[in-house]
Amino acid sequence: MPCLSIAMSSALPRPVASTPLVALPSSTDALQRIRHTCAHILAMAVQRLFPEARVTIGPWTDTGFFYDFDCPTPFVAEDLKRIATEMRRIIRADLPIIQETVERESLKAELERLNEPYKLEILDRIPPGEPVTRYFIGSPDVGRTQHPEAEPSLIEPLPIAPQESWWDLCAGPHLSRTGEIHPKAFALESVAGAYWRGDETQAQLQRISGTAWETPEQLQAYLTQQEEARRRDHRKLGKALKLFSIEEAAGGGLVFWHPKGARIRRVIEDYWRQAHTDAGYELLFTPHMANLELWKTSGHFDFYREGMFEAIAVEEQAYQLKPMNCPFHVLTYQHDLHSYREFPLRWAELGTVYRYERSGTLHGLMRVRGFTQDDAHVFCLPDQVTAEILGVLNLTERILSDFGFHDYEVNLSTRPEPSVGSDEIWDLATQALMNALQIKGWQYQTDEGGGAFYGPKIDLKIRDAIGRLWQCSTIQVDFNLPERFQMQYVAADGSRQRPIMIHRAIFGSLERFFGILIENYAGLFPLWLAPVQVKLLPVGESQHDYSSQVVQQLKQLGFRAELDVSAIAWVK
RNA sequence: GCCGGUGUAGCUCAGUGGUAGAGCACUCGAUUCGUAAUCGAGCGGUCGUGCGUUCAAAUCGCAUCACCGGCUCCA
Repeated sequence: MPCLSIAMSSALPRPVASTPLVALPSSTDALQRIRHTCAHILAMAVQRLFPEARVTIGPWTDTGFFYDFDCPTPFVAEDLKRIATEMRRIIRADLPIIQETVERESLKAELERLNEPYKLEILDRIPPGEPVTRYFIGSPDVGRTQHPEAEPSLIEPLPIAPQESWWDLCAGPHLSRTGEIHPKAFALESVAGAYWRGDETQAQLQRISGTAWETPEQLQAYLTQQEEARRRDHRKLGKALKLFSIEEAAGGGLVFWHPKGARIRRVIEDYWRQAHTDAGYELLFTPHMANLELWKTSGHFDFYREGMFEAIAVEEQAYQLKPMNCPFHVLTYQHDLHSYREFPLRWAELGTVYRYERSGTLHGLMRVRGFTQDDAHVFCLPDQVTAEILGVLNLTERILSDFGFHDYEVNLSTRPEPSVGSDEIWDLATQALMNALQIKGWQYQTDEGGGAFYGPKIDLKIRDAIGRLWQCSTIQVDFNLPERFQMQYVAADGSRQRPIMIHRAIFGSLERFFGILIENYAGLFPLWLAPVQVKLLPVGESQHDYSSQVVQQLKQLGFRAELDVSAIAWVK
């Protein structure tokens, strides 16, 4: 298709972000202090307005801060406005913030008096011998002001008295006065549920989140960036551009690709197949379900059962909708006896898998229950691992850069506890991953103990047009499946040996990657991906027939062309 | 799954107990008008679903489904 190569020429203009984005400072010490202090001011404001609220934790985050409260009355959107107003009063009062190292027992008594059970729990967990500090907003001389219990709705913000004081058990650091925060450089963003200690069996708390910056300009830039992210939301664009839908009648997390979205998917898939054939892969197709025994053998049933759908009864046998493709590739491998001479075997499949995701976690194309992995497995010898991983890195780079992603963050995850396999083989695999990264010349961070139980891995996060990171590609060395399935090959000396298996995906999930593409390009796809590449607009009925002919010719040349007759209404 | 919110026309939304609305889109007609939004008419909804309260329910109650913001989870 000659026209396709024209369409893919890099000389063609690429869509750029329509809104120039202001560079925001990353998390500096000054910002951390601002945000941490904001969290305290938030908690003070909440307890002034809702004396029945109990405080828990309130850290800084990448863009701001949050504080979790245990409060019997649910906070609503209007409350956030009142709380923010109250926070500004505390800021404008320019109260001093004073650190104090305290004696454990007296603090404990005081927390008991204040009825702050969560803080007591935190205090109890501070290792003995470690100093315990608290931070006052206002003067420490008066202790913490207690506000009378009252109906929250009846409480008017009280004037901040000069002797007003509030404190929180906290390691810091903080600013030295509330007035160091610009009253127009923070904003409360949302209230949402959260669990005490992030554990769903523990008390359900209410989390108030906010954002805070050094200057109002930075806040504005951040809010503009948020606005830009909302504008690019793939759920919104997907609907507007008629790319895909999720049908309530069918169920959550199941994606319907409409004609225009399906055109893009086909371009992506065709490209992917070609790239993989070029890189020495064979393509497989495997079923969507299989006997549950297979998943017991693979270990998925034991380790990841909660992510699998319930089994389906088939004539007294239990069948399982596949949550992963790997066991199928292993079965394909085992159908024949393999020689070391065949290695490396590279088998790829666009395999659709189904995983049970809890209803509250579904999110457009980003988190679904049925999705297509661009999965592949490489079976090879120990001394081929480095070269194979390097090959995967090269292919990954080629593919991602063709989709406009040139900036990655790379993570190497090493052996966790517990895990399977000998130290020797872990060292070999980890070293192979590191060698490949070194030859490739990629900077990476090491996540000690972050690997899968069956082997170490490399993860790639791509940076999109507005600076967000998305984890897509993953390369994993696996010792578990070859062992569990007792995979073999015939070595040069005629003995039977265990092959090494590498799992890898470049897009990860085709659905999710499509969502990322929509957001990255803000719906303005480059020509080679665009669902409509050429649109003809005849201005009069007399040109209609000729225009149709031209559209037909363009289509025959491989262009995605359309006739737009809406202009014809003008001239009859 | 949990907490809070939302669900009304293809889209964006108004309508809090008394005969379902607007703008855009779409269809038809008029208008030859130079960068999205000319004028008129028309089409279009069992108000997410079910049960209940009531003389009367989009509106109140219960249940349920989906979506949104988070939590949790993510092989």
